[in-house]
Amino acid sequence: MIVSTKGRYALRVMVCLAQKDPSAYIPLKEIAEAEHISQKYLESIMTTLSKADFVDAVHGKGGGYRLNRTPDEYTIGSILKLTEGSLAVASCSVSGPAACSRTTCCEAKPMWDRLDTMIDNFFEGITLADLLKKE
Amino acid sequence: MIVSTKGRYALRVMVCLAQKDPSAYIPLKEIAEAEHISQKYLESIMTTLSKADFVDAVHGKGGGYRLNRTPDEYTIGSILKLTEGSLAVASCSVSGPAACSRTTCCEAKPMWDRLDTMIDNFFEGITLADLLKKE
DNA sequence: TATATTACCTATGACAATACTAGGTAAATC
DNA sequence: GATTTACCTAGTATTGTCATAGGTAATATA
Repeated sequence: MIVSTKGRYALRVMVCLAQKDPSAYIPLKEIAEAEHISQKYLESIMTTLSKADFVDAVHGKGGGYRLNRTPDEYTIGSILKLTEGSLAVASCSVSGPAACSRTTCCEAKPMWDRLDTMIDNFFEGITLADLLKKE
Repeated sequence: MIVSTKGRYALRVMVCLAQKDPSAYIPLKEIAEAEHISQKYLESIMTTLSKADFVDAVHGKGGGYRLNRTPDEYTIGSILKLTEGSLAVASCSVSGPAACSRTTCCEAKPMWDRLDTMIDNFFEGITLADLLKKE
């Protein structure tokens, strides 16, 4: 499973906001209820989105969240990478301490790299606006 | 991370066996040492491969494992599906008890399905023989 | 100013999956 | 019958996911 609930919830929230009046602030409570997502859990996701400046957040009564840009300016890839951290299919592709020690001699490495590129292109080629247009 | 060590180890073992004399039986110990994989952990993987008739297994002295078919007759997809169970990217695509309850109304569902198909085609389009040819 | 409403912050816990480890049994060869 | 191998069952440490709990800070309205 490459994409956990965190990423999928984030996606759903963004879709939800994209369907609302772009100037209105929607409180977290309303989003959570509409999407049947735990309110507390959603908080942490919204904070991530807010800190990365994917949404505007306003405190207090009448506050909430709203999109920053038009739906076609958000790629699915950008949302998932933000919330998931990485979309690498196998740890073979990851760099850093978790990196595989056999990258240089591994016969499968080029395959993993090709797949990662393919998936990245896939997600970067779809925007929030595309999801709304579907069906 | 869609592919765990189990699947990647299985792949490496199959590549390893594909490079050997196809008629020779290679003991688990030798494979584990060559691939730097825990012998005991590899046991469970080899049992999976053996039960699914991906490899021949012979007990006793002179025994071990060997491939059943030529390397071009194993797709990477078949090996990974066997050891990983599923290659679904998001649980949205999974059926059964873990299935998402919102599949019918979810705006992202068609996207997940397209990606799953793309990844399946990718892995089914590559064989062990292809990996050996590389570089 | 007081109160309600909202976002934000830190910490903790339940659960499941992964990645092993341990110790035995069955089959084959010499 | 001893050795070498695969096979079987069970347990365990670690990690990550998916939350929950309880408080603080900011904003609006009365």
